Amino acid sequence: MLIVIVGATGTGKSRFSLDLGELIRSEGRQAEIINADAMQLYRGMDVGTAKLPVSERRGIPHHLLDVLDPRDEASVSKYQSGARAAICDILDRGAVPILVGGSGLYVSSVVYNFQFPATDPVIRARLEQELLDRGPGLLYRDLMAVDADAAEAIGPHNGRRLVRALEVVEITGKPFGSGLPADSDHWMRTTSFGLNTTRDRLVSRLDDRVADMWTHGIVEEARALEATGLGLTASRAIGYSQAFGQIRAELSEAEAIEQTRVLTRKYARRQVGWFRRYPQTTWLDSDDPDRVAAARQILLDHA
RNA sequence: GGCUCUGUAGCUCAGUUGGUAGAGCGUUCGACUGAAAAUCGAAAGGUCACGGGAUCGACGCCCGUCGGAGCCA
Repeated sequence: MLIVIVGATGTGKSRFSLDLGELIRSEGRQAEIINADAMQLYRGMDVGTAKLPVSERRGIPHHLLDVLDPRDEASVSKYQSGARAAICDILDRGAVPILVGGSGLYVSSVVYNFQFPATDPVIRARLEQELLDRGPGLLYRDLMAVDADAAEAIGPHNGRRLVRALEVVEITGKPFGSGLPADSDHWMRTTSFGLNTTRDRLVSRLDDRVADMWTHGIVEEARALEATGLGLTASRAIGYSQAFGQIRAELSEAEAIEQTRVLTRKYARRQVGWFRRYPQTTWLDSDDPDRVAAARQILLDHA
């Protein structure tokens, strides 16, 4: 069985996963953690992603951290197969896999039977150029002609998703589909936990966390990343993008911090929204001291 | 003390010759299938500082009060 821990950034997923891992170990089995956080895949992006240092992992093996060079583009599809391989491996060793992360699409890609159609760099590049030249409205019309459901679901302004839908239709010759499947089948038996707090508590925690990123050296880390170069995905990471602005003197430190706070709050909201629809998830309060005991009971019931 | 400018949504501000208000950001909600810390949609917020006056009718004009900013003494 797979254990999944989700929740917005700053709700204490990492700590909770370690607590749960120790609990499992104390009962005679080994637990291993699989990261489901897109930005924590990147090497050298530590303070801005709140990546757990090895010294704080309490001896619990972690997978899929630091597996990408910041110059590489992340890919959900590759992540999906990598994470699933790691999970199967852990189960083969008789250990308990715990998938922990805040990237909704990444978690869903592993937990549910998502099947990603292929991508084609040539077609993609052509469509992206068309988006620049002709604007999203005309791509929307194109998509309307070949896949009205998808066009309607995506809308005439969302250039990025219009490009992908057109790409998929062109590659597969089949409709892209109008959205996530309503009845998503689980990939394997799963027990999932979500961590929650009130918005007020979360916001103040996130504000503090962003301030800590600056005192703990995100700017220095960003400078090092810039020296080696980095790709589109990594360069847009919240906090790093603002640190780059500060390095280039486009933002003052106070502005960089404030902008990062705003983006972090928005991001956290999207995460809450994404995970809110997960069915059969047990929601635990981040600050509840008994949350590990509560989780243990659920796991026993599901065993 | 005198002169000038100013007070409109949580914030920064628009508001054409008077016909009871808009934007951006924030907030809340939603979508999301190979970049997802991405990309996009929707909604809720305002006795237009306060009091009076002229007008059929005032955020807009006149008078006063209170609060900001600047300049001159």
